[in-house]
Amino acid sequence: MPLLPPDPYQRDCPSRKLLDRIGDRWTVLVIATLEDGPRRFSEIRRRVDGVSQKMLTQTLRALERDGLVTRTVHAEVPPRVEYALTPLGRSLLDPLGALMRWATEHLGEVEQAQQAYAA
Amino acid sequence: MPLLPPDPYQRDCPSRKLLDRIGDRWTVLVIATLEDGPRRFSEIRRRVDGVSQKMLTQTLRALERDGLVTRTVHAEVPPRVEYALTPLGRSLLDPLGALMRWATEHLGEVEQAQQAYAA
DNA sequence: GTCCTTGGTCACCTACGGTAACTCATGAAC
DNA sequence: GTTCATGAGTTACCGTAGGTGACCAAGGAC
Repeated sequence: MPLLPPDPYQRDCPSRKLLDRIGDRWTVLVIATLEDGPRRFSEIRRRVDGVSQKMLTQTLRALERDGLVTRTVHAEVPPRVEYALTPLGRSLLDPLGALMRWATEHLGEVEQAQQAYAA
Repeated sequence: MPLLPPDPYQRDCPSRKLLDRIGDRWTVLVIATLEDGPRRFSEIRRRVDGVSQKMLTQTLRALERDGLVTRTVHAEVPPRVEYALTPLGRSLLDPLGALMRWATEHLGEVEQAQQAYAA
């Protein structure tokens, strides 16, 4: 039981760091990609257009470290590595899905606002 | 009517950019701060611990440009500037709130996973 | 022997974000 | 009448996060 409740507004609160990480540009898309089941490294890379190997590796390592994703190496050549969501990772799908849905649904309004602002 | 549906997985899709922006570290906290009504610049700055003037200005400008926030300057000295959510901005509160709630609720599990990973 | 594959690391370099100083206009203090 | 304080910024500088491209290992195909 923490003395203080987690408060994302505070700079050094762990919940702030966690929020930063799940709000991360690549994290959102990677987790969404794993929604329908395990995926290989290169599958994720192809799906998430524009992510570099470096950042994908880094993102997946961080997700693994945080217990959101499992990493399974199959001892073959060429190597095959599969990533899958843990139950904890799955629990993020709803909030992240809502965010992605908001983005696609309100895209038009935002673009209108941008044009209005430019004038 | 767009020829293709917005697809955040594609690098150059506007929905991707929008998703990047609303997933932004400061954007999330700033919008949440405005939940209960208009706030002055320095109020937001105090509430969102750790944000620099530069980034707060930048974030608020972007939110204004995207039609999520209104900016009202009162012609006084010293100046008073108030920021408030637009209806479009309000519609983001639910998804973002869900995200922040997830972060605070699952913080413990993530920390456990991190300790397990370290070993 | 050469080449292709997959997942990943390493060196380099640009661009984003933080820090701190300065601005602008006014009213109050002395 | 000269200093100071105030709120909302802007600007110069600087370190680091993130992108780019080369390279690596191990085996199979040719």
